[in-house]
Amino acid sequence: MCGRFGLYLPAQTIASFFLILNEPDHPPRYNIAPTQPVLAVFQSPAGRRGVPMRWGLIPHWARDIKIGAKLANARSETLHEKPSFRTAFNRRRCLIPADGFYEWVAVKGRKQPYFIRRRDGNPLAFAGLWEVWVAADQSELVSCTIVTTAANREMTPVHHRMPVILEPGQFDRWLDPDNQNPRSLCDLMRPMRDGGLVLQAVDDYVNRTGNEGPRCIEPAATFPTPSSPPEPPAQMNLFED
DNA sequence: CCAGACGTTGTT
DNA sequence: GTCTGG
DNA sequence: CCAGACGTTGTT
DNA sequence: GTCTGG
Repeated sequence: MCGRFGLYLPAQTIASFFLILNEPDHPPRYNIAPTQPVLAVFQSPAGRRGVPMRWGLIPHWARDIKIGAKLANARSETLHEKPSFRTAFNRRRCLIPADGFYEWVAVKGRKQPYFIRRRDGNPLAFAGLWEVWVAADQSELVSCTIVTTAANREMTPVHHRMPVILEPGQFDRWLDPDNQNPRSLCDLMRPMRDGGLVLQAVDDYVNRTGNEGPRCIEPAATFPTPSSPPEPPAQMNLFED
């Protein structure tokens, strides 16, 4: 899954990789958590735009904002049927740029964080959905969620789920609001190709959401990066995925 | 009909 | 808003 | 995702 | 143990 990530490359780099019209200024972030603002890219009539959105999708019918904290991720397998996601899946798809994301692996009573990046150094493009929510005072809040799928080869040692990561050649198909072909969209909901990611054990400074800065991705002193799958999960879920 | 849920993750 | 459960 | 709180009263 | 906040 994806419950924490970083985005620290400069706005110009992000704008050119995602081919967005504007160059939305964003502070370098190494420790983005659910409920915080993220940069989302969506297709406007004039072209792709990058805008800040609250991470954790708040359905338009929600009574209050709290539900968003639980909807930071959306399973790709059921997007089309879940009341919380299906309207956004039809018309409001987006990309969420990231330099890398974190996963925690429980080892001997503690949790070891890993930072996961593209091997080629490019930003990651998470598949996402977005929604507008109107609060009681009529103010509008735009929020988004990150779509998940099964783990690829590199991710399997640390977790059985991962975010859907799209390639530039797939951006248009995912973002086009007029694309309502479920087959065309579902074909994109695949684990990233094997070999495209690298993992690095990092300092547990990142655990605390209030901690920020490059120290979050500082390699851990005592834990090597797993070159091959270090150990399979103790329990395998035999019923899903 | 109305009331209540609407989600993912991990863990046991 | 829309579906499910009662 | 992890960390941290987890309560009521009255008063400003 | 479970929920909230970030």
